[in-house]
Amino acid sequence: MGAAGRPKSDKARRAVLAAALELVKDHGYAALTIEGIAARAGVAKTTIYRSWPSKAAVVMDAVFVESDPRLSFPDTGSAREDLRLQISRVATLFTEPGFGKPFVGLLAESQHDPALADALHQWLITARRAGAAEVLRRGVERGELRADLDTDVAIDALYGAIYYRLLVSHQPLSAQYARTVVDEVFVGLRAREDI
Amino acid sequence: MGAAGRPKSDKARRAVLAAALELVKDHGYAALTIEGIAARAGVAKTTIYRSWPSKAAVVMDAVFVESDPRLSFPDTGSAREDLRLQISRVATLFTEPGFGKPFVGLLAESQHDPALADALHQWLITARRAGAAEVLRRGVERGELRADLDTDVAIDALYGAIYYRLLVSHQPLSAQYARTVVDEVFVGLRAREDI
Amino acid sequence: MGAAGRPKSDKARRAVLAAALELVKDHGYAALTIEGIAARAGVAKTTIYRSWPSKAAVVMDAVFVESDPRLSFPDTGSAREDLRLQISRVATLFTEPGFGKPFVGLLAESQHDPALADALHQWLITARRAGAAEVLRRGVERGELRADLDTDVAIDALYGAIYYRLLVSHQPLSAQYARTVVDEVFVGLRAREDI
Amino acid sequence: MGAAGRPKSDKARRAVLAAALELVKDHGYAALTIEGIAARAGVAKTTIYRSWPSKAAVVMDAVFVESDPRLSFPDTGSAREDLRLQISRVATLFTEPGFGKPFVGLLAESQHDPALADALHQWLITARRAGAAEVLRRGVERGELRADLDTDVAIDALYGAIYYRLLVSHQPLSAQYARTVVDEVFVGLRAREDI
DNA sequence: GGCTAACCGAGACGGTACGTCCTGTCTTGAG
DNA sequence: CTCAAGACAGGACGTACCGTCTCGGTTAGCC
Repeated sequence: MGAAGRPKSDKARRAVLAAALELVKDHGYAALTIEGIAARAGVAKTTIYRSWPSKAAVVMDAVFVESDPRLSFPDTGSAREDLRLQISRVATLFTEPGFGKPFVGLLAESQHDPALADALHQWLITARRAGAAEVLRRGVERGELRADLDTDVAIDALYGAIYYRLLVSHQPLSAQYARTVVDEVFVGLRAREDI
Repeated sequence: MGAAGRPKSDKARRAVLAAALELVKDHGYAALTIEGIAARAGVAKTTIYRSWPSKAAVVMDAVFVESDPRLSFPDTGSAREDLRLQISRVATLFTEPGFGKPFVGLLAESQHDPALADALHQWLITARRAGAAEVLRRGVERGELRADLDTDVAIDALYGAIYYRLLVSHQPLSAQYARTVVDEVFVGLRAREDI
Repeated sequence: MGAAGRPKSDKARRAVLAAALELVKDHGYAALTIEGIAARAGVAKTTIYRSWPSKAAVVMDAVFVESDPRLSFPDTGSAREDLRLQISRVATLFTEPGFGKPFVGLLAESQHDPALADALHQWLITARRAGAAEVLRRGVERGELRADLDTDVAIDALYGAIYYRLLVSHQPLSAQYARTVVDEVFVGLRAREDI
Repeated sequence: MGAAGRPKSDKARRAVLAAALELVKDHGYAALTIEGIAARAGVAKTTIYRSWPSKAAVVMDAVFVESDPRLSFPDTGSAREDLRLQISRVATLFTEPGFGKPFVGLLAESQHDPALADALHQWLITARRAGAAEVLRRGVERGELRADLDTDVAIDALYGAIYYRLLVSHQPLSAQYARTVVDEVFVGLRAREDI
């Protein structure tokens, strides 16, 4: 019964992903087209459409191959240090043109593409956020963090600051900035505990 | 010398802005086209190109007419309360479809359009951020906030949390959520001052 | 020397020809595609390409199986009657959708495909025309037809009328019409022999 | 109310028709594509689609500009002579590559395109055939042709012979051949009036 | 009865053209 | 001098087939 058929060519797949990344790096996400990727990769348009439903899917595939391992959470015994380390690495990753440019493009496109938004959510939230929540939970357990801490909101504030710079204020990101964010949010704004 | 000429029709201008807003509300920012706006407004494409350089400019023009007054900063004597009030209003504004949808579309497009990014920056940062900084400055002066507070980073964290929900995690926004963000960031994460 | 291998499957062959004929009948020759035939026949495209060089070859193969015996020339002793009979059968055959539709399609395609044109020519001219010429020759011998008759031109006129209706004027064909053509051409146009 | 709009460019129109004719002459009707015409004419595809519904319509437009005057019927006082003259001119026209090749392509395509078939019919039948019928009518009136002549069938036979050579047997056409057809059909096949 | 080559289905591949949509520019005529 | 109308060159879209190319799986026919 079952179907055999010629297996998908890994050469073609790699050529497409490489071409997509190069084109984003060189001309920006907005200028990316399926036709352009096909031409650059020396591949037929149909080959792309057979494997990916949109240019966003191609870029996601290309971008999220290598980034995974770099974003895991450490366990140093200090929640503040764990956050400093991981968020620094996130900020650094975002400044690398090979990642930052396509990633911002994907975030932009995901605003009108629910499927893409879901895929990014899966990758960003389900995977990363669970790690962050775990770090905070350990901190609370150790008595390092407030017992009544609202974990979700804390994560929003910490990562929100990074994404705010990336997407809204477009100010430069750096590992140093990431560390400052962690420290400021860690300590809070108020002058004395009784306020 | 010669004749007076016909002045730009304000009727046409208003028709364009109204059509643009309706189309964004009905079909989303991504589906917006200059041709569509022109057709809906009963106006020639030329008329739009004569007054705005891009569809983003039309939408900005349409969206930022009314929002100004709603986002000013109060001065209640408490920085925490001032922030709660203003950030709540921001969160509420973002949930209104007549503002939130086009605004998110503009933020998305601004990722590839530096001119639009500048225009949004002008509006979002220069104007709003100065108000937030003033609130924090007053809080420090009053001894309500830490003297060594990094104002910029604090603002990134507070507003970042809101934008993070809007653009990245796509979780629902509300005035209540905004207030929680202010309170959590105000107090900080740590359990005791000596950490 | 070497091994035997598996012979071509006659089941596949018949499935292809049947599928092609059905598709032409149902959707017309123009809508016929190799992919469509393969799908309908439950056969791989490769199987078709292995046996036929083009969709025209498939259709020719399918159409010219059964038509042969119906188009032979009788020998009644009267050239006029022989022609009436055979041309009537031709006209009738052309009106049958199972033959007429694919045949017209082949004639159309043969206008740009010399190989197909040759194949059709082989079938139509070499085979049929020889029979018609023989009928006319017998008629001349018997003194029934003019001794100085231009056989080729006579055949062109007789069959031309049929093909003209089929391909150019698209008026309906019938056995009755065929008989009228034979009679009119037989007698000629002129009122009296001395013109 | 009324629309003004930019008028269609006659330059573009002429460029398209000229390009189409050249391409048919050089590479044949089958190889003709809208994209090819657009490229050759230095025109956008949309410009072609705006004015013509298909490549056939372009070719018809291109081919039928000049042919009209050449195909009118003379009135010499002799039906045989009138037919000889006009059918000779038809045969000659068909041999000119600038007309014959595109015309055969159109006839081929009209077999699957009813709209095109109608348009050709309009041009070929309604216009030309009326002229032929008139010639025959005059011949009958003068006593030159049989009173009981079936005009339609006679026309089918005369022109059918020409089209048969053009489309089916692909034998060469010439003015001489056309004249022979007229003469043979005029006299008929039979040896003596009493058959 | 086991080998083995040819044939089969499936379907991915590099291509070409399709007809559509939208872009931003231009050219009219009416007001 | 501005407007609605709409034609223009251009570029990308996603689709349909083309004819070629691997793939396993399946049959014959010969040892």
